[in-house]
This record gives sequence, structure tokens and C-alpha cells, in this order.
Amino acid sequence: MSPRVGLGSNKIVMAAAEIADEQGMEGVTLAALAARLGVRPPSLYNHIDGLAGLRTQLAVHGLKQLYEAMSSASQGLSGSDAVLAMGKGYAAFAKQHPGLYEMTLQAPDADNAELIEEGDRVLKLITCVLEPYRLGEQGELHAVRGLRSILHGFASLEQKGGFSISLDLNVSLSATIHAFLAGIDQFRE
Amino acid sequence: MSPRVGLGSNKIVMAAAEIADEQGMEGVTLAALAARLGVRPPSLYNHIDGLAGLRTQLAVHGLKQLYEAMSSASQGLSGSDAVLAMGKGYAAFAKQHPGLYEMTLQAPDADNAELIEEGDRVLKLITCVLEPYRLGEQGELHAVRGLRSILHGFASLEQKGGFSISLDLNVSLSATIHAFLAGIDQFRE
DNA sequence: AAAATATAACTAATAACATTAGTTTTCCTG
DNA sequence: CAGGAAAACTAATGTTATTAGTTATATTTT
Repeated sequence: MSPRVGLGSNKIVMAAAEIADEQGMEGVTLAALAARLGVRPPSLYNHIDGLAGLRTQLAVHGLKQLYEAMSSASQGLSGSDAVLAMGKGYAAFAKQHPGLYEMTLQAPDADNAELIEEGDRVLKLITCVLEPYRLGEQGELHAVRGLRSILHGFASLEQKGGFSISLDLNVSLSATIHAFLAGIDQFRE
Repeated sequence: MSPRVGLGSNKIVMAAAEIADEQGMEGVTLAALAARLGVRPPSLYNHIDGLAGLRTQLAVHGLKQLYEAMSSASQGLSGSDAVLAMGKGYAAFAKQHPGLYEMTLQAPDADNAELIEEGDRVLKLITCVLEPYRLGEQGELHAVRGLRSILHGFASLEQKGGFSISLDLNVSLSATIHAFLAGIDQFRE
């Protein structure tokens, strides 16, 4: 065979992300991953810190992609337009990358520094888009939680098939965000 | 030893629910479950349909408990009081039974009849509490999705440690629900 | 009360997986 | 061109779920 296949942490995470999106988070096994990469499972340990380490790296990678999706979607917009666009970007990413999105919240090592940093970036992005509403320090924190809950709730429920009825999901999400913004005075202190 | 330990599907699911809440969903292995029940793993197959079947039963059980929590919390109330109380009941259940709650959305067999039925009961409960707002057929469906997303989003993010800052979660949830209700005109058609 | 039956436990065995230890091969460097 | 670091390998172990086949027990029937 061919030793020195030329792996590296990057290629491994990319391949793992593909598997995650194709088969879900549970499909990401070192056995399946090694098979896809044309390598034996133990070889992966030269590049990643076991399955747990891989999952953490996947979560970080997912958060980066999520940030990109949200950021580029809301680029150049402001006010409710920005919030709505960001929400749609969030939902679109979760739909397009179900496994990767799932992994962003299932990291085994929640204390990982890079993971925390990427999570903070996403939070900051949400904070930014709510900034114009001038809610005050505390109010803003509560509102960020609320908006993030809406976004994650929609993404997660769509993924789990919680929305069985054939009714446009984008409409539901848009209306919910609009309702949230229409009542955002509740957060102002 | 003691043959005829006297298991039964009920005892098994209860024990599994305990493990789930103590160690999370992943701790629910047939090995751990059998050990707790003083039995060998294969014996469980006389009562449950493998790990997948057990998980489905756990999900059903969790949904029943969730329904109870939501129902009893909002009992006798109406309007925004009812919505808020139901939301708090939802969050409290998810906090008290993290593993069981997690399982309600991770059922392996989403087509299971009982699972669908229990899920529908929960949805109907949410529908009922939004009834007074007279949103119309479509609007009501969208609003139910929105409220459910808020509730699940909060529960899920709290569980995953997504709310790191020490800021009262109940306040965040209350304000978000109030904002949602304040802007609920968005759903009216 | 004794025999027959159904059921629930068991042991044994297999397959998939993660992981560790130790070995060989290859690439790069000096 | 030789030597060493790194990356692949094989072999082996432990955990898990699951199936097959066996034994023991409780219940039912005669």
C-alpha cells in the first residue's frame, strides 16, 4: 500500500464533516472515517486526539462555518433586515450541514479554548445585530439569549422532524423573529 | 442466583430514565442498565426491542412527563399567564430531567405511533394556550412553531451550557415569551 | 399434586468499535 | 548517503450490542 498518505488534521476534519452531514453525527466513527481516507483506524491517532478530540475539532469547524453563514447573510444590512437575514442564514446553514450543526452543540469538551472562542464570536455577532435596539447591558444579554434560542430551536426542531406539517418553514421563522422584534421593548430596562 | 427477577418493560424504562438523567443519554447502555437491574444484558431482550426500542420507549415516556409538567403548570390560567407558566413548566422539566428531555427529540424511530401521538398531545397543548389570541388557522400553526422553538431552544441551550454568563435564566425566558406575545400580531392573518 | 408449557433468565459466541503498544516504512535532514 | 522523526502499519484488548441455544422457574392444566 502507500504509507505517508498525507493526512493531516485538516483533511481528517473535512472528511469527518462530510460523513456527519451525510449520515448524521453518529455516523462519524473512526472506523468509517479511516475507511474513507484509505487508512487504518489507529493511524488517525497520529493527527487527532481520539474520537473525543475529533468531535471537538468538528464543533469548532462547525462554529466557524456557522459564523460565516450568519455574517455574510447579514452583511450590509441593519435593523430588522439584518436580524432576519442573520436568522435565515443560521437556518440555512443548519439545513445544509445538519451533522456539522448538530456537532456544534454536542462537543465533548466544552472547556476547550478554541471552542469557547468560536462560540463567543457567534454570540458577539448576535449581540451586534441587536445593538441598534439599545436595550441596555442586561436587557441585551437577555435578548441575545432569546434570539439565539429561537434560532437554535427552529434549526433543531426542523432537523429532528418536529415540524411535520407541510407549511413553509421560512414563513414561520420570519414571523417569529418579527414578533420577537415587535415586542423587544420587553427587554429594555 | 435468582432467576425470574421480575423485570418488565416498565421497570426497565424507569431505570433507564434514571441513568439518562444522571449521566446523560449516552450513559444509557444495555450493559449499564442490566448491571443496575442485577441482570445480564441479553435478558433485557425479553422485554425490550434492543437499544433502539428502549430509546423509543424512553422518548415516549419523556414526552408524557413533559406533557404533565406543561399541563399542570398552566392549569387554571389563561392568556399570557398560561403561556408563561407553560413555558416555565417546560423549562423546569428539561432542567430536572435532562437526559429524559434530550431523549424526547432523539428517538431512533420517528415513525413510532405512540411517539407521534405523544408529540401531538404536546403540540395540542401549545395550540390550546395560543387559542385565545385568535390567529387564524395558518397563523396559529406558525405561532405554535415559534413558541415551541423558543421553549426547546432555551431548554437545549441551557442543557448544553450555552448560557455561560450568570444571569437568571427565568428572566431571559420570561422576557422572550413576553416579547413573542407582545408581537404576536405578526402571526395574525 | 404432578406434569406440561410458556416465559424469563442464563451462557456462549460474534461483530463493530475505540484505543494502546509495539513495529515497520518512508520522508526529510544533516 | 546515513540517521532520525514522523506516519503508517499489525496485533491485541476491552467495551458494547446482539443472536443462538440452554436451563431454570412460574404458571397452568390435567
